[in-house]
Amino acid sequence: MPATIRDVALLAGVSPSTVSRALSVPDMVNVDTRARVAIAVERLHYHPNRAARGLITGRTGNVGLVVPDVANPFFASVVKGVQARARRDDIAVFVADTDEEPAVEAGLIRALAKQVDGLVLCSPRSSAEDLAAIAEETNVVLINRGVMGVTGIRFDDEDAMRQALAHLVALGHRQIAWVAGPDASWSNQHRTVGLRAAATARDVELIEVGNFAPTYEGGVAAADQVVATEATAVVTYNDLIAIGLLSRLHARGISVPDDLSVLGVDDIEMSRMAIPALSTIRLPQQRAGQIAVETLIGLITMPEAVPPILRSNALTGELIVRNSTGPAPSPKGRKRSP
Amino acid sequence: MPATIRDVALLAGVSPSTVSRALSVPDMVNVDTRARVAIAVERLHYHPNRAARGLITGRTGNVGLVVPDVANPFFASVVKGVQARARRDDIAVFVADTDEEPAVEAGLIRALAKQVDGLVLCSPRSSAEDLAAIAEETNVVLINRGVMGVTGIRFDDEDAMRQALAHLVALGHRQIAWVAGPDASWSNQHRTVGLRAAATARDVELIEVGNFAPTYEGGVAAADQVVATEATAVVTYNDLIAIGLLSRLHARGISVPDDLSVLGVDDIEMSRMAIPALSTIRLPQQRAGQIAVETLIGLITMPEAVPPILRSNALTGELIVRNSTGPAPSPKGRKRSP
DNA sequence: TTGAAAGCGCTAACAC
DNA sequence: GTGTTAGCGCTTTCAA
Repeated sequence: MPATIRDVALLAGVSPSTVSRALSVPDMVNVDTRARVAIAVERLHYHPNRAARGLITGRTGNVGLVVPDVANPFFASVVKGVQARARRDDIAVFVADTDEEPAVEAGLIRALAKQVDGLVLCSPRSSAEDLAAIAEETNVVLINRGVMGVTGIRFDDEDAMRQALAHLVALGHRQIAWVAGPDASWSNQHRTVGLRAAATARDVELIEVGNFAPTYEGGVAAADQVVATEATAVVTYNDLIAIGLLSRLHARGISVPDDLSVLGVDDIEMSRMAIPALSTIRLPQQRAGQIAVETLIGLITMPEAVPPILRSNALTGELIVRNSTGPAPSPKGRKRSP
Repeated sequence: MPATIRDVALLAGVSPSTVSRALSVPDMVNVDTRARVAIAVERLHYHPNRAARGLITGRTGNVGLVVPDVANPFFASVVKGVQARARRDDIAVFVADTDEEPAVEAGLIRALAKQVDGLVLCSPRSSAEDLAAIAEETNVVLINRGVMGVTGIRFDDEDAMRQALAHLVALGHRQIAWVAGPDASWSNQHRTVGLRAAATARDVELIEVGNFAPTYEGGVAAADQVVATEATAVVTYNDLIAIGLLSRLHARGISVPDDLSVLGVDDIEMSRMAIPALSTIRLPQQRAGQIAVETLIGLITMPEAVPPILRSNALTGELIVRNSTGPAPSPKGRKRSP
């Protein structure tokens, strides 16, 4: 049975309220009273019951994090970032995995909302209306998703695509394929738009294939369509797709990057382990999680400090060059299997 | 401001206790009273405040999960399993990532223990004493770790190694290398012992190298030592090491499985994406998480139903054959680079 | 600087 | 079947 504040008070020979003060506003209590309390706390291994405290202060000291799939390395990194930042402020985090099912999502979020001070949401699937509604009820920070009136942390997809294209163009590529991710995905839309703009600006031919699932299997499925184009390089919606692509290309005897350059987006752990190691645009996932928590803490402690409409923050990606991108083959040099 | 039980009571024209009963023990209240309450609940979007309930029942309806690193795919799967099972019982889960630092671990666990009904611990690093002490204070289920007197879910490492060896022996291998994981790791010890026993039983020469970190880098580092042995096949502590091995072997021009067969343990997501796809012993990580929660619920609801000493449950692995294991090369057929 | 008292939202006796 | 009462562990007026 854990010690209560009364146990501590008894042992220290003071009243419960003094103990409470000694712990939360030390300045307001006499130095040696404080010391006596400290000793009692120590001896009893006392930790305040957060639920009880929350009941009265209205703050739980907890935040919730909702992700579609913790086993997806992209989200795993976000979780890590959230964790790290939350721990610094002694905040505990509820994690909910929606299993990619939007139906589950709504219910889970409601349930969580009751016991946290705020929510970090990675919800590529939920509707903007649903998200806005939740943001009415509790503090919410969205990751990688823009919804009017809701605070969000996003990646600068347009810039990422600009960097991707700059790299490939510098290598001599002029015909570049784009393997699109899920049609409904917010970031897929932004990446597609960004890539088109960059392609026009640099006068390269963009060949779009897809949409494909943002998974290894999606990449495997996309490979043959990519090969069938005239492209000498391909940019994929994410690294998982790129890795699937690599696998199928290998099976078909197409050499990367000699025959075809492959460039992913995300820089998940796995990417540097691929053969060949995958060039990619690194999106700072952990950092996004950290900033999300930071923003959330701001929202919780000073709700009025930020203007309510579109407080968005874009994190820029970073080009990581590994071995899957190389110079464009000369037209006759291309030796793809027939 | 969320609705309280009093708001519901007022609207339904009953007392708060009736509302409480209508929700938790419906049978004890009149059918139409119940209906009126239900309507009020609906209209007010009422959800009971779990913290307040917990204060009086002593149950929070939450469990905690502590893992060394959520970004490690092995633990990510465990998290997923825990999540899935907990959701079925409407249990929320706190996840804490210790960042592989045992020092952080102890503090985090204490903090969590206060606000949960029980803890699932993946703590390869913490000392048995620490774990036993925590188990004194709250309900604990350990994953992949045996500690006297503490309930645990483990994988049958010995059997896994038996299966590994059977597979390789059947392919004609007689000299097999073992890349050991961290010396202090509980499962590394068990796997090593299991493998030695199996090797003796089948009369194969076991060549041990290591210890290495259970990471991609660990595998890269181990590769050259493996190559320097006479082994025609290698079993690694886990898949991550195997994938690192694959990478370095590829760089050195050593063909897998023609020159050397590689067999991992775990079957993380990444393994089927490796080139060549990795043969491995699948350990049911999600299932372990599920069973852990199930066991924890048992511990919480009927603490006396299980004998206190060594309630261990071993999950058996399953051999997954992909492309990284093949027949042993004939002695003259081996064409490793000099 | 400290203590007494009230109450956060809820449930569990105990009456009726 | 239902209402009344008390109290879970804590913080926060309000007095002293």
